[in-house]
Amino acid sequence: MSAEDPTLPLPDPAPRRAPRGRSRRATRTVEPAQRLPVARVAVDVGLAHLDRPFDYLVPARLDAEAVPGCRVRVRFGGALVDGYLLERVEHSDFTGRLGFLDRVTSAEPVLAAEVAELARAVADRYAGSLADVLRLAVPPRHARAERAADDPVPAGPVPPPDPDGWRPYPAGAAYLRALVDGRAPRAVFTAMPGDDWADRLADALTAVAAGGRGGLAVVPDARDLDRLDAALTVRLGAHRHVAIAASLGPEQRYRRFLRAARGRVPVVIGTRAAMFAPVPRLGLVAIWDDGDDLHADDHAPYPHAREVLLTRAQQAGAAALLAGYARSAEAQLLLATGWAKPIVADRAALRASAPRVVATGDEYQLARDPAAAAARLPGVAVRAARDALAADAPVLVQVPRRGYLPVVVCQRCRARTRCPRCAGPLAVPAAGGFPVCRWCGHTAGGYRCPECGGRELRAAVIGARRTAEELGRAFPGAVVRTSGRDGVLDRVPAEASVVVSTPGAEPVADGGYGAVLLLDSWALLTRADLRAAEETLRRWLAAAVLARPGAAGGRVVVVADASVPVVQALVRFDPGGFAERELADRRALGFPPAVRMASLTGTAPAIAELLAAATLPDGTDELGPVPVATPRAAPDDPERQRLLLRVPRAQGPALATALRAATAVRSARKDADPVRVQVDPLELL
DNA sequence: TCAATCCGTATC
DNA sequence: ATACGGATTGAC
Repeated sequence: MSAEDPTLPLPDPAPRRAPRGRSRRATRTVEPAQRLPVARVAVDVGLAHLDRPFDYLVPARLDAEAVPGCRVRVRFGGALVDGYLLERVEHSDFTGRLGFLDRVTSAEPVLAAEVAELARAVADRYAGSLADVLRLAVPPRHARAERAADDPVPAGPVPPPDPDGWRPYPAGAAYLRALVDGRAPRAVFTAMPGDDWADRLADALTAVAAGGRGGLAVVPDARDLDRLDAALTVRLGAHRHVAIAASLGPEQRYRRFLRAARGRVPVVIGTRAAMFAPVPRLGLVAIWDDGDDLHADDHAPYPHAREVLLTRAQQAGAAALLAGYARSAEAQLLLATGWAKPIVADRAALRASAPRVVATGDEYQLARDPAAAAARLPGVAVRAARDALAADAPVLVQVPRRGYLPVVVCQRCRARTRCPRCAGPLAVPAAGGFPVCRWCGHTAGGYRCPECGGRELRAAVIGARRTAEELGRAFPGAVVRTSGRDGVLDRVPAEASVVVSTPGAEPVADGGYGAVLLLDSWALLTRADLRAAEETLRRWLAAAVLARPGAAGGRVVVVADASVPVVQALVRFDPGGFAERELADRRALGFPPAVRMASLTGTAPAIAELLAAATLPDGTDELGPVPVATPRAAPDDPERQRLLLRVPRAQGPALATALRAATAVRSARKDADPVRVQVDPLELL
């Protein structure tokens, strides 16, 4: 085709300029806004090397709508892309020629300055891009929700909460007072058995609202959210808080997000979808059960709600509350560094409310009670359950879900195997042979158990199949209910019944359970996860706290070896002591959170290329790469590998910066072969 | 010597 | 993605 082709409607003598002609003309006729004519825009493109603001001119006609935090559309490179207007400024440092904003999608300021700053920090910490984080932070726009009228806003001040529920916790009342007074206390709160956590969290949120500030709380799942919602409604009524969850439809989700963004409610609660929610005059961030892995987002860059909220507290000068019946190693680290203070029940109150916990070996009543044997219930457990049923109290039976990964344990003492080189877990290849480290690939020939010196290894038993019918036969005449994946029960009445539940689905019993049985502990304890012990105690405690006090007959029976530290922690009801020990162990072994880790997943050449482009901090430990199992590997798919990087905590930011820079180099070069970068990967197999 | 085309790179 | 600039190539 030639330019002289008469069929082409291109009379322009300079065809090279034709594509620019429209904006060129616009430049001449469109006037920039008089005041603050430059808009700094975060464009929604996923490329790492474009992860910075770009400057545009605001046309005078868009002056009023182009407010900081609004959604805009701009010409970027060839295409029109979405973006957020970060700020309006007088001058641009850009030496080239500025383009104009194409349009303001909506004048609604959906990206508060506080949230933009938070999102930037989270992107930096996780070696991800701002655009990726903003996709998590701001829900998709829904025009109808934007037009809809706001719900009523109740007038008048919020009265401070009744501190009575905090009486067992010596530091509790002072914490609430500090929240009312506008201070920023930071605490790790360990709730005691029998206490209702939702009431305590609602107290704290009410306190901060009473002081004229906003509060934000994140819980693991929808059921927890309902409980917190109910506790808040009792204290604040129905219109001073919103609950945000990803499971809401797009319209409801955006509507509630807008209520928060418009400053109509002082309190926002939600699942992790709410961790970036805008809260006016943020005074408190709270998280319930931070050890639950539902708090880790599954979209890049995979931020964890605890880390996001702590960053937020730091940046906003807000109070922080990490609450749980258990205590994570990360929470313990905050106490160890003095960043947060503990709020725990005094020993007397704890003794009065805790059930009696006994550990029992897995010897069964074989001859006398075949039904109990079929259900693999030890005699102690059967007696505790029958006593409870006789007292017309419900019995809770916690059984692990099936499907945990098999790991290799010592045949003699059942201790988990540890790689002699990097202390990672060992696995036996499907083809057989020597065990191989799942982290660094080291082949551990001639393995000796570090606990007992044993040389024989065995694959650990995976969550045994157990059915409600089996338990039903063991307790003839009792009603047997189940609560789990399909069909979660919320509450059960105070009457004789057996409730079989998987971890996380335990119903609350009116008046408490007479007995709680924790079965198949090996399936939990031998999980191929360095957090297996912490996770086990977290799940056991979640069930055990639902039992009646020991003085009222409450019994917890855990089928496990009483000499194992995690079992002792349960028997003594001592999550704090366990967390201290766990953190010490992780320091000794070089595990998170004592160190910072990052995983790189991709093909071997892509990983090598990323590493070559990265200037890693001095002393970075490289573990691997090792092949990683892909769930559905196509036949022509190149094998994926995983490399772990380990640095001291202080080098964490430097590691993230280095990985981000290396990703930027790769994305600028258009290296298609992707490498997934995950900082603090949850699964360290 | 000029213009059409290719390739690498920046994208306000 | 796509538009631009500089390098490259090929025809006169």
